[in-house]
Amino acid sequence: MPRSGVTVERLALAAAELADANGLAEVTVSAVARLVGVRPASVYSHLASADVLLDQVTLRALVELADRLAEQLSGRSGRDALIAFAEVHREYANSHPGRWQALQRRLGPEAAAGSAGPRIARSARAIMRDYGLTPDDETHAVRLLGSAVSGFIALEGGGSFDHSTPPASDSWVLVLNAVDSALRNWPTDSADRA
Amino acid sequence: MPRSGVTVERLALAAAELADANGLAEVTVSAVARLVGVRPASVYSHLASADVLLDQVTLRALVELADRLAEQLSGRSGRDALIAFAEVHREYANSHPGRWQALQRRLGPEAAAGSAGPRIARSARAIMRDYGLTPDDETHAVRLLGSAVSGFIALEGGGSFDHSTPPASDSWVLVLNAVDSALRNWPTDSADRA
DNA sequence: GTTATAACCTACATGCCGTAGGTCGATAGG
DNA sequence: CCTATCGACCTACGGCATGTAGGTTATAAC
Repeated sequence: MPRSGVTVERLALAAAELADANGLAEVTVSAVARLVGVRPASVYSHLASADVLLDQVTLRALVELADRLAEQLSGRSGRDALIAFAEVHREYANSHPGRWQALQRRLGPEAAAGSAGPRIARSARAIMRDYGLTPDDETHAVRLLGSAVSGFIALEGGGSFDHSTPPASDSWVLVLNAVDSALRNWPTDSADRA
Repeated sequence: MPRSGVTVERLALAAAELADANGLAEVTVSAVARLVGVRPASVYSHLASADVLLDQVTLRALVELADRLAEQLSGRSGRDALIAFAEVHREYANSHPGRWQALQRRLGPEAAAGSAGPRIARSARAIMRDYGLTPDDETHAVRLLGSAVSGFIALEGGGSFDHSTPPASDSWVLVLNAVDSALRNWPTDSADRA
């Protein structure tokens, strides 16, 4: 059935590369069509809308991130695993800025459910097993780690650290140590949590 | 000279309200012109471009945030100040989602320098004085706090916490406690920081 | 070969940004 | 009071993006 071989796969890949090269805002149906060598209208034979095109970038990024996490976390535990988790995120954001931007998009419920997002969440939760927390505290801990990591990456990428003196990477190390330390000394007494 | 009373001020306010009501993506020159009762072309008598219009929203948000911080931080210190800093951010993000989105935009160097951003940075740094850190460590601490707060708010607003059981607000308390605890037990020995 | 399907096309409606150039009201100086 | 100026506002337009309608053609199945 195909005539020139344009597939959703190729469109999504072109969109992801365009995003990394020029920023997510430049990912348009027109630009992707140009890149693939097809008229904009033809793209709609494969994708319902421009929004779905961006969703494809997000979904790809989720899979890539989940894969890298699975690879780097295998065989690591505790603090090593925590640091690997964070490094994978930061490295991915720096080497694929457009895809990282796409990860900040909100997916619809159906798309989110079928995505690699839950796989990432499971990776994060697995790290917490070594810290000996209750199930609820594991959730809190995942949220703490996620907040610190994604917040740091967002601020660093936004240039917030560019005009103060210690290099951002120094702070990165300290932030991760602080999170690890918080998990090792997690408050068990309810009075400590007030 | 004015004929119907459109000013940069009114345009910026309309843009900010549109952002909070419909999201930052709906803030266009056309929409703001409609809201103010003027043709799109007339907006360009007051603002150079659509980008500058969005900058106005960002600048307004920075001022509002800096004002709220100054108000809530006065008279507080240590842990109280840290929690107030975080609460002001979270409350602002929840009550003004479009303005909060605008805060994630990157301003040009000239606009950034003249903004209320440095005022916010000074507020954050002032909190750290009570923790007895070196100047460099104060910077690291500001970055830790900023990462945790902005990361948590981003994930919460993005719905990342919607499908796990403990309420996000519970995690919020624990995250802030973890940051406070990290600052109180800040590593002074260089060996602890490896 | 004939036929169905789907990939691709042209053409177009709509909506945004931004520019060019004209109109008209408010104000200042004579 | 009268006029010149300035700038706020306008209409008209070009460019580019999204998305739809409807036609054409390559491929695959029979």
